[in-house]
Amino acid sequence: MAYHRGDVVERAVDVLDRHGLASLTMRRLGSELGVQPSALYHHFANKQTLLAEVADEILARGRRARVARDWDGRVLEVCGELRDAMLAYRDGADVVATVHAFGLGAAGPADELEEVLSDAGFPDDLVGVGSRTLLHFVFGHTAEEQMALQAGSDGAIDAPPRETADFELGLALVLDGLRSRLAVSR
Amino acid sequence: MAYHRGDVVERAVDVLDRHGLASLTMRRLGSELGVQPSALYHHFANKQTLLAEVADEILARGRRARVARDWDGRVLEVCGELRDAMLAYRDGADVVATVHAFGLGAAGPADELEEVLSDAGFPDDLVGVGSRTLLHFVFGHTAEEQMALQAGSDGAIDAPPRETADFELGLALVLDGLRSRLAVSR
DNA sequence: ACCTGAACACCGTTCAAGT
DNA sequence: ACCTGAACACCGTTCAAGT
Repeated sequence: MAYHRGDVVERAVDVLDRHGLASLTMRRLGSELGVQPSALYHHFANKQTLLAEVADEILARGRRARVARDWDGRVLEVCGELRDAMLAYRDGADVVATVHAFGLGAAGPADELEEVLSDAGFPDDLVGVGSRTLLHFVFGHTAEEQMALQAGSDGAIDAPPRETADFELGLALVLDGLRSRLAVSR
Repeated sequence: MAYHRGDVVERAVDVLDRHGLASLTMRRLGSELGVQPSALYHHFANKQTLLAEVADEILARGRRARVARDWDGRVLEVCGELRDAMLAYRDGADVVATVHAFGLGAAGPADELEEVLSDAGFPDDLVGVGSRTLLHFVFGHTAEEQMALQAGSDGAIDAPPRETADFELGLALVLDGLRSRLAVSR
């Protein structure tokens, strides 16, 4: 056998997508790799650390090029990429949001949003509040969306347009608020 | 002995506040009541149902009078009450947000926000998106805030003003977005 | 370096049986 | 109606020992 960290993370993403977060246990992952559960602790200090790398792997696989040049277009790109990346794997929103909440990883989107708002000329306090408000919306909306998607797994296969319109409207709401603050602050 | 549903929920809130969500197990709650864990299943179908009532109890205890007459003042009151109610118990945000996400209870704030926005004259789609966006913010912000609060449980005892200012600013952002949409829609 | 085997200290839930 | 006792099918994690 002789697995490396990366092999284990890849298999964990696979188990997550096929069987869901509740089934992604150290014992299950071990048996899926043909290995004792205790062997996983040679690669990872604990389950949290493993999950953090699973979240980062999901985000890395969803990465795409930036094309927008204005700050609000950039925000839309970052948030849209984040949503799509999480929706691409079963329970993806749950995993990424939880890992981010515990501060163990999944920090890419937060950092990028702060950078975009900072470059746009927002004062420091609005950069923080703005990026966190955007993230709370994306995590909350996407988790709810994915829950509904997985509950009624009949009919529709891919992205339901109703939810996408909702996502863009909610995002536009926060962006409106940010825009009006930017106008005032200069 | 001879406990009723209400007694069990009260004790569960107590255990939650004193030892945290991770320690609120059926076995622990049973032993706290001087009863076998299996006895709890005479009062509740499962742990989820119990947790849903714990969330509702936390919200009920935080309820307070409404005084604002304009819709945005009302939104501020509902969101502020929700935040304070969750912050009043250890891991309160986690419990309430999770129960709400699973659709098992904690529906009060969502219903009230929809009512407020509807009465304010928002079109139906904006009522839905608006109330969900507000809720995602309040849940996300408060969970993050409570996490930080419990991590560094040195020094400050009650409500840190920095986080409250952040909360109000983030809320104001979404409210700005809603206001500009209301102006357009009539 | 990577893994086994066995153990420790737990979970939620079910169910026949008791009072 | 309310509870006991015992069991079932699990968890994450540790640690000495093997190769």
